[in-house]
Amino acid sequence: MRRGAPPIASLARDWFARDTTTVAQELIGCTLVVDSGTAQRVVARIVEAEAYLGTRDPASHAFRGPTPRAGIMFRAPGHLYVYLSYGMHHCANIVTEPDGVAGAVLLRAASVEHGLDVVRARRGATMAMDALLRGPGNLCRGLALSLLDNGLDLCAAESRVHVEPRAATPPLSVGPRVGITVGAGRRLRFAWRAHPAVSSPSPSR
DNA sequence: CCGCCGATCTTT
DNA sequence: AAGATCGGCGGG
Repeated sequence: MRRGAPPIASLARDWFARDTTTVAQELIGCTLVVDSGTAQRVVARIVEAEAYLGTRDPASHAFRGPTPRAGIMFRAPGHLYVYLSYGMHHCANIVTEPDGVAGAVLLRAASVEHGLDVVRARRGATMAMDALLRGPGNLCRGLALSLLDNGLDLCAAESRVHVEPRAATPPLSVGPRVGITVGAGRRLRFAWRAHPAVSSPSPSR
């Protein structure tokens, strides 16, 4: 952690050990803090997320049980589940529900609050600020999250990734999840209403 | 603005 | 063979 950095008021494990849909909604507006080695810290506001409901959700990686890849979704809440998408992009989830019950929230977009220079170095110096962490693959690239971070405990003090609670409840929009064929129809995508960093298509209500 | 397509590799 | 993606390209 960076010297002189403010203390982290991380969300407790019990906060994540709840209904996945609830956690997904309440993560909107929360703050993601990612430390990367040489005194580099990025702080970003979560503006879009999706709920994946484990064994009762055919779109979830946990639908077929605790496979090697998705097994972490069955274990302790408050951990990071990172996987490789389409062979080239990383996607980051936060594990939810009590230990033994599968669930996770996919982080789909965030808005940079601090560390803009660091994120631009990873994503491109000329990229529009609102696009830097827009989309799950772009979010991981901008925050330097990779398979190396799979299994990180967000509730542990020594972790390089933390989530801090939101100060106020932002206006929400809801819509169907993006990029899936099975299990579509369910409205498990949540976003900060009209926030410019939310990915397209824009969720409706 | 929209739709299509290829890249690239893990999982099924 | 499909997939919790992305950026580029061509057409309207």
